[in-house]
Amino acid sequence: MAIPELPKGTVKDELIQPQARLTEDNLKSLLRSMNLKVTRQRLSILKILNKGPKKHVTAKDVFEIIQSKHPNMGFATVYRFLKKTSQFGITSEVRIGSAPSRYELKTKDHHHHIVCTQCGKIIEFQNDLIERQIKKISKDYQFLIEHYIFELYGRCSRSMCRKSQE
Amino acid sequence: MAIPELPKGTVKDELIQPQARLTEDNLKSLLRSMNLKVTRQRLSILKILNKGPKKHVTAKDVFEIIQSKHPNMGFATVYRFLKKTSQFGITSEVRIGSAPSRYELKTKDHHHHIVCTQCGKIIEFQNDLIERQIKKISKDYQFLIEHYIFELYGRCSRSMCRKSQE
DNA sequence: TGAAAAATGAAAATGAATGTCATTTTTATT
DNA sequence: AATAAAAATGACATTCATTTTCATTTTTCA
Repeated sequence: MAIPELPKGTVKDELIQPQARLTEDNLKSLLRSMNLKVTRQRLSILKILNKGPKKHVTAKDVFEIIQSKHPNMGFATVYRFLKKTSQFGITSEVRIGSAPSRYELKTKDHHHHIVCTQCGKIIEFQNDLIERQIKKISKDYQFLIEHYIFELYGRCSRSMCRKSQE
Repeated sequence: MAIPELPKGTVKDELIQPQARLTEDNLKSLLRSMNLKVTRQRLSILKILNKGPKKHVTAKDVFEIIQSKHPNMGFATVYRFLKKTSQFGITSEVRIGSAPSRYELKTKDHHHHIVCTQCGKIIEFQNDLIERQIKKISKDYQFLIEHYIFELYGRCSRSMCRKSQE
């Protein structure tokens, strides 16, 4: 199996807030902790992630929201930066079917996603048991776990999503 | 969001083998159970999924392997058919990062990976508790789980992998 | 303030995946 | 086996998210 691309660094824990309501200063600290320069563009993107209209946004979403404020921001900037945030672990990237990647700020309460492969609906959930199990696995295999992915894919209960299923 | 077109049926459970070592007749039955015609091309693709060199293959992988035998197979055929297999549930489609979709024949044993971010070592493990928890989540949220990703990333116990830990 | 490094915007390039359609193959039925 | 209808294929075009390139601008810090 090919080794998936790994994040180049990680972010200090205290910068990841439970409620994703960060101040401008918090956002700047976040950028500095990633060794990235503080720019208007990056702050705008972080603000949208932090308290934008949707929780899971695509690069296009972000780009369109920003158009009003910064009409000449390039979309490559959005793509570039969103990718960086996920490499540094401050966002999670969620991919559904062949739809574009969606990003969300990571919060301290670690949650996971169930994604409906038919209609794209996303449900977030938490599960302490799994959290505890990961601690155990970490001990058993002597791994210092830095991050993990736990995503479930399936069909939600809507009947249109269950068609063709006997 | 556009709803993907749904497959007309699903595949009988007994055709999904624990060891993914199916005979040519098994493969033909698989195709018939999907209401698809038996063609040279599809059999070739299934054979690669069944006992090809890699467990998780991309459409491109399949296409390249087949080149030697069927130099003028079109790659659209590969894409079309792989997508069908995952719609019918005989393969799982796995997407990691921004890499192309990978397909693997579904088997009955499910395992996970722990990846060392320093040396790349991969450990496979199974965990019944997590398996059971997934069943519970499936019930709680009324999702028919088709597949899931559970991957842990961290540092393995080797001292060289623990260095440079701030 | 100024120089070096980093980031940006614009546009082109890439690449996976899908759509189209004329031709070929499969399969059910004589 | 021959045949006709339906399905599948191959070649090619197209789409569209994402990445790359590169000249210009911005940030940072001495």
